[in-house]
Amino acid sequence: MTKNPVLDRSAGIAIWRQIMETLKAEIVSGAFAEGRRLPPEAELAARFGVNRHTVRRAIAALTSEGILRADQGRGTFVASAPLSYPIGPRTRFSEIMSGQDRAPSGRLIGSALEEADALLANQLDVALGTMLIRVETLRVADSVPMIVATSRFEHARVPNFVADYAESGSITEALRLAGIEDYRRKESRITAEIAEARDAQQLGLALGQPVLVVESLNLDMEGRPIQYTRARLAADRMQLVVNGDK
Amino acid sequence: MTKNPVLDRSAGIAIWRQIMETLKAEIVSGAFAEGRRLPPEAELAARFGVNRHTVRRAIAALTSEGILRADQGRGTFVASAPLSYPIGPRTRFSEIMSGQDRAPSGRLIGSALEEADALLANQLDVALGTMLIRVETLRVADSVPMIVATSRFEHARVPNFVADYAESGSITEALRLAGIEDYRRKESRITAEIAEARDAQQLGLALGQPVLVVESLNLDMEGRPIQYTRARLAADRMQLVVNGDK
DNA sequence: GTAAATTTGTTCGTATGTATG
DNA sequence: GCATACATACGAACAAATTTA
Repeated sequence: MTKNPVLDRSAGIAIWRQIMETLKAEIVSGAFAEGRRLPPEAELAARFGVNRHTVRRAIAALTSEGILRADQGRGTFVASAPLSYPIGPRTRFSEIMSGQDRAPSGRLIGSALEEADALLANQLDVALGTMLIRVETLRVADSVPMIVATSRFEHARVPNFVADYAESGSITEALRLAGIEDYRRKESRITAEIAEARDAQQLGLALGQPVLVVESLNLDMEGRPIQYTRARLAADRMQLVVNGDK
Repeated sequence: MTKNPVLDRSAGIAIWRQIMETLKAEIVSGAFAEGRRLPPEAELAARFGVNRHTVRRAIAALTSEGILRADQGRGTFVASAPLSYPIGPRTRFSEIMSGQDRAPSGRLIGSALEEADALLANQLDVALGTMLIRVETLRVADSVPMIVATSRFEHARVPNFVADYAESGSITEALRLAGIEDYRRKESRITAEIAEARDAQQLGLALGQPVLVVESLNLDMEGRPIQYTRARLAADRMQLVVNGDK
């Protein structure tokens, strides 16, 4: 019989959500094929050692995500196919990292002026509250959304960035128009998170799916930070490849 | 001012936990260096738009994880260095991933013999059905579980691998005993997934949390594949860092 | 050196959400 | 649907330790 994952009652995560995640994991992993019936609520309640109300709430959440479908009197069924994991297009590491946009390809989906908070001031080496330009871009390959990226620049150094970028579609070109001839990346940091609602929508991901998060910092030729980028990659359709020969 | 990461009040995840994750991410990303003071509770409460109690609970959780330390009257400080695992040309990725275990530190949590399926046969360049040794290891840093890794070797080349590894705690040493003096990594592929139940348990992760998945292939000095590893990293407490020095 | 301002620690109470039966 | 128990979140204090003026 299935070993119940420990349900923690004071972990700050509601029990119904812990059950929801467990069921979702089992569906995605293929334990329940598409169209198959889920065990009855009473059985699930017994398995998890909780009240039937609680299981119902987990099922309701999965239903509203389109993963399950409940039919009156018949049962609850798996509506969506388990997500496949194609060995994605071999992405050039440098292109993603944010040296990106050597050639026009990114789509501008938003921009704004904002003040530097502690994190950004630290990364860009500017005073707290310095005006920054925030640029949101979406990267698509073969009409499939792949990457959502948020880049930030010191406003004073690239005052016309948004207009220049919108016209050229290239960060490199927009920086050149601001007098920054070239730049190099200092480092990239890679981690993973659950996609935020907005990113999930942009990337066409189901809620609760993970994204690779790549944070990178670019320096101008004098070694001063010029661009800080936080990119979110649809993890189910992409792999980062690090070659061993360098 | 900082734009609050959206705090979802009906997601089944307590607000204090969402704040905890946000703070942890900022610490790991290096916004707060080791030993530096965190903003006062009142300021954080204002930033997140919550009561001071709520922030305190998030801080308490991070304190109990050993990430923060609070001194009455002085402030709250970052106790542990942000965990980051550097990879790149200079630093040997293999030390982390599974070429890993230069020094004894990995714990053997399981091993088995199995036949090569299509994927493994392809990676290791052996015939379908060739006998392989599968080794499951757990890697811990400061008593915090960090990495679960599954490595596979062609059985014929390392017949006593499990015993040798169990004794030395070092993959490198176990390979040497099999006559493989040295090896190098060919490449590493990085993606992200939702942790499987067993991995989540091993890593002490809540259900539904993401893991970084790193697949790497090591070659012996003649360029033949010797080891294929699939490592799962607790994404909330680790970052891969790729340096940019060309 | 003392007083004031800061910052964490603690204790009430109240309201709402979650889970059970 | 309802009653109960517990966890979560907010608000207003006040206490204790430390830093600053």
